[in-house]
Amino acid sequence: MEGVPDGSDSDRERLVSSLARVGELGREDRDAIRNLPLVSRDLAKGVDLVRVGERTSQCCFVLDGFLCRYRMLLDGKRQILSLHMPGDLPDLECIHRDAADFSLGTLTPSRVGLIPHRALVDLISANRRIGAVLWRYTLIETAILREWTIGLGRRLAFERCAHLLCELTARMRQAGLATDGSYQLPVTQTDLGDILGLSTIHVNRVLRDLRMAGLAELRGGTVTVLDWQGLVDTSEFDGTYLRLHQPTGSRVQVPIS
Amino acid sequence: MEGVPDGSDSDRERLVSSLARVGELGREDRDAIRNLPLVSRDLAKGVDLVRVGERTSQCCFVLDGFLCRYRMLLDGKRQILSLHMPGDLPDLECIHRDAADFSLGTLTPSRVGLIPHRALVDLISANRRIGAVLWRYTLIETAILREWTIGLGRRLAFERCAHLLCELTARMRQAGLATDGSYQLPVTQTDLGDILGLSTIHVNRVLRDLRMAGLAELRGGTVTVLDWQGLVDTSEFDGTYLRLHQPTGSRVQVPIS
DNA sequence: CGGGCAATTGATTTGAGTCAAGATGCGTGG
DNA sequence: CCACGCATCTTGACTCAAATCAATTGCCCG
Repeated sequence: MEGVPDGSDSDRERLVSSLARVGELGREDRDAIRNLPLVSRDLAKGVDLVRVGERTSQCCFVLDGFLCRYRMLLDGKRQILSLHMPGDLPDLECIHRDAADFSLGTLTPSRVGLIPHRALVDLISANRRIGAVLWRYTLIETAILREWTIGLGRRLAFERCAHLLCELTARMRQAGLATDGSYQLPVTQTDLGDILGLSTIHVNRVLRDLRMAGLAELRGGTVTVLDWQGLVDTSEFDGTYLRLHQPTGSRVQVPIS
Repeated sequence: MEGVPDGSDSDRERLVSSLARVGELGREDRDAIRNLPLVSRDLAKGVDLVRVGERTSQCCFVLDGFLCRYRMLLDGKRQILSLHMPGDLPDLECIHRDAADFSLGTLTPSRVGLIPHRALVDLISANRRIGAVLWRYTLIETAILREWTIGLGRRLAFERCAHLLCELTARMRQAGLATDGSYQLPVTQTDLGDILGLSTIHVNRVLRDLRMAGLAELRGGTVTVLDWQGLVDTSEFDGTYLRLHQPTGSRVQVPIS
């Protein structure tokens, strides 16, 4: 996790493959993406990249670590609005904004690549297909947010937490960060509470219950899925929302083992 | 609310002005929007235009009435994910989807204009500015969803309900459907519960409390804002999220009286 | 006039928050 | 190498916001 002044080729390649997951890209499209200016930067835990009300001039591409969008209320309560892992573009939509209505910060030490808005806007103008892919990217994020909203409104803590674990497992596998049902998720129970709309203490109990039920385990920053089908059933998880298009020949769900 | 076989000129004009609220449009842009094929249709209350998993071939533009996106859970619980009033494009993002991850239905008798996806996709390809405006449109909807998410996760029922009333008041005024602090909102308390993640009974009590507190009143399908500043204060409402751009010379908030 | 949906109110239950107190682990500095 | 301090995790006891259960009222419409 050393500082690299400007993005390496492998960083650019990850951006290409992240976007290729969202829509079909031709050779020229890939090259155009590879040519985007990208400066990599190391960030400590708890650092904000965007703050409510601010205007930014560059977008961030996650290379390592976990970030989240969030909002604080006046009484100190925090609601996390999205969770971002390597391969994500957490503030893409800021190219269309005067002032952010959320903050974006790191939950763990992270490495990000920064891309100037200008370069993205130009690329979108020049390349209709990439424009559509980026639009779709923002729509997938909205679909994820919708699932969180449904959970917060209508699911019990246990199911809600199971659903989040399903989603994260599917996303981590998609991103190539989990090959079996086990992966790193080095966030605190307080962070999880702020995602799930629960108190830290209740998150702790729910995680214990999930472990007792033999569904999943989160210990020392590692998630272990013990019973994928059980998790899916208790949370009514259907991973379709994580993709807008089925790439030819692939099936919807991301099954385990 | 009579059936009109194909959209009248005034219907098209409303589409133009809805989109003009999102971003700057030139004369040719407006004309291109006016030339979109638009068929108007009357719908009864409780009719679905889109159902989870379905693929649609046209987008809907609300001309009259209220619609919502929602999802049902297996145990019969419903979460409403957005509320749409005349001037809204509730399923615009479906042009990018194989299968909807939400249903879209009417909450009241409604009139909508239907526009084929094909026509929209062609328009977006042909006109970059309109493409950007439509993308932005979807981002504003996401910003609204984020506010709902924050409320569901971290606000008490009373504040959450006050926040919704602030938002709806601002949106209705923006849409020209409320000139003072009073407007039609002919939805049931059960619908409100499914928006706010509350039981019908609790919605009833919260509305009573808002009335007792002298903040707002909802009776017979009419909202009356009694104390705008009070509502804003109790719900920490900041209407910035309802616009991505400040049209030159306009101020953020939508004040009352 | 009666049926049905929506709104209302009271009594009771419950899921989750809050308060309080340890336990566990870990990085830093002496 | 150990001790201290801090953050995180864990568990138990109690409280509270909101759900559920039960009943009543009001209202629109055929």
